[in-house]
Amino acid sequence: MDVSHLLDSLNDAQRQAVAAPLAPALVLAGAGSGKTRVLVHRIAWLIQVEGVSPQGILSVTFTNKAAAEMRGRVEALLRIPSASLWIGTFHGLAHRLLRMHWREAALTQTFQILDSDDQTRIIKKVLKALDLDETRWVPREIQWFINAQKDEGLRPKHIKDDGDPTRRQLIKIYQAYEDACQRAQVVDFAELLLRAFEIWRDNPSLLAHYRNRFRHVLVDEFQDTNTIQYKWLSLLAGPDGMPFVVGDDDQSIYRWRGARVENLNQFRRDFPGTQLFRLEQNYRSTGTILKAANALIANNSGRMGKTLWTSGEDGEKVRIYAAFNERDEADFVINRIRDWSQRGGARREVAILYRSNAQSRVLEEALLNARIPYRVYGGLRFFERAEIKDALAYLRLMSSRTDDTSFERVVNLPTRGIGAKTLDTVRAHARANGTSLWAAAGASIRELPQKAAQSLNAFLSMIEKMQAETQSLELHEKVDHVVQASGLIEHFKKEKGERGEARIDNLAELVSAARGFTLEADSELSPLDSFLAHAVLESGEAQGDAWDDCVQMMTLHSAKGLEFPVVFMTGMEDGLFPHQRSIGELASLEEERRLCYVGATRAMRQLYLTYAEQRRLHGVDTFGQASRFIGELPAELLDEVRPRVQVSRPVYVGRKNLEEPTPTGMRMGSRVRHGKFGDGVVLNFEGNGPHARIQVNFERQGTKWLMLSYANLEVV
DNA sequence: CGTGGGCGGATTTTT
DNA sequence: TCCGCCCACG
Repeated sequence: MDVSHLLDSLNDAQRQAVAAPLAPALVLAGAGSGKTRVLVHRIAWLIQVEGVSPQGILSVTFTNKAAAEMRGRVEALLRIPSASLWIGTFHGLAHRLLRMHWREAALTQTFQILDSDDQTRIIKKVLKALDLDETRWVPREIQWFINAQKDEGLRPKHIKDDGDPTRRQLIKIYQAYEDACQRAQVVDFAELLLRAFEIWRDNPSLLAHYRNRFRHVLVDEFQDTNTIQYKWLSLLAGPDGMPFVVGDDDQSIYRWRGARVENLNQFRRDFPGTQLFRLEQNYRSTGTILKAANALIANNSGRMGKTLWTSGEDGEKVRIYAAFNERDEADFVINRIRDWSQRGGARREVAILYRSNAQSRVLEEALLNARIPYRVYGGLRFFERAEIKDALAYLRLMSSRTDDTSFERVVNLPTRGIGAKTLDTVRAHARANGTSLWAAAGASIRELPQKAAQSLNAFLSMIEKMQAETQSLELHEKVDHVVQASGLIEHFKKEKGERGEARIDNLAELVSAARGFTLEADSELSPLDSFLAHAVLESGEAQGDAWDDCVQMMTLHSAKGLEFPVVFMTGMEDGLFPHQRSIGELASLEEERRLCYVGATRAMRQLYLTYAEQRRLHGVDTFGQASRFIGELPAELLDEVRPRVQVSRPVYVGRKNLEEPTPTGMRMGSRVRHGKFGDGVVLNFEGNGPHARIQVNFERQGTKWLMLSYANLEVV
């Protein structure tokens, strides 16, 4: 068979990976080196050359977007419908398994999925039930703890408290949370993975079935896998498996949420004879950008090693701009965007990246002022909006009466006279009898005062009635009916201002989302249940006109996987990026460096790094120094735009730059040197004459107040 | 039951 | 500075 179409368009390294023998393979794929291409072609290779049946292939990604892209490209290349392949996210695939094997998973068929917001609510409820103080036991921290345990594959019974009472309490809360979820038949994101793992681990015949079926497992972004994902994969592959995994240790930026970059090495140990491929030729960026990125990442330890190169031009130098403050920084960015537009560039080709979301505001204001359209990525997504979740809660309750979270959410929304007191009775009843709130509500009617009983009864029968009335309706008609009959529309109409209108628009949008929803072919679920799962698992891109010609704004994290002709990395100051909280520990500092590497390698033609010497942060002015990452870039690749003479010049961190000291030239923001504490930046003055004190933020020692007359500072 | 003011906290994010 | 959350009041 002629397979040239699978290999012709590939470079040598890519070709070797695609056509690798059937054995475990690890592809180290640098940024912009065509890793998705390799994955897609490998799938085609397996089917067309190795004769593997499409049903035998499982391809896993992290995001729905990546899964969709993979699916699209496989279809385009193979010219067959991709429905017979299992392509999906870890969570999506785990969910699919649990739906098929809900009995083995000890679930009811109508179990529902929790998003993290729902999860917080349940935790708060559990804390209340345990009579714990929320200031001592912070729900968000508990949530973090529970998810971290699940990500590691640990159930409460597996965790040792080591005699630590705090830990013991956490474990107790975890257990109580588990019980609450099981009672309500709801499953959080981490639980999807853990339970999918457990049903395989505990059912040898089931595992054997899937091992036999999915002989070919492919994984994208392997460096982002956490422990349970890795365990799930290795269990499926088995000792004789031949997973094909693609990843880049230099782009591992999710350690903080459980990703284990060590899984790359673990993989090589667990699958002896793993073939290793390196994709180092980059098709995205100029030579200069790649050299800068390579130099930066070379400062990290323990890398698997990889150097990006391009056959293309060196291109322009990396531009560094030292702004006076954050407004100046924004102005600079805007001027450069104007230049780009004037030369015929599209706005959508420009990305402004920042470390944390809070930084976007100043930039947005400036863009607004300059009348440059922009789009901010990240933020509330469609299915996460409160009004959408309200409507979904009604639908979920119709589908699963045990879903306590949904019950609590809408039992009194819009208000229908079911107050805290009534609910307390119901909750107590539920707890005493170990039933759902729904069941408890029905059972506690007799104990309630007449008025409350009436209201509660009305609610129960409304749900029953809605279900009966919509039974034979199409999905979107169902949704429409519920939105109306629940009183939500009326309720939001009363809300003043544009806010209420926007909510009603969103509810209308939900109806059309339901209309446009297509059921997966082999789904075992009813259209409604399928839609509900879809709403949680694929909560939808932030609404926005993706195709308008907008400047793209996002955090460095969300830029991963994307590329832009022009990239601005803003806020390149120590303390901001690398973030203050990551500076102390080597491992987290190195993760910040990888994040910087990810940011830089997004740029195709022009890369700008900007920082502000003075920045208003949380309402206070701070004086920062250029990010150490700028100092790690080779000077010959940089072009310093409009260097400022009067203020600091800390561009090349670590470079000795001795000038004649000018003791009188000190002011806020000046760079100074102390005989013992080293270099720093002046933050503040206090008093005068012999009592004058000066506050200096030293690079190594942190912030200190010094007596000006003794400090013997020299201006650098 | 709904709202306004006071208070504390303020990476990064997907599912 | 600003946002979100909690509690106290109408």
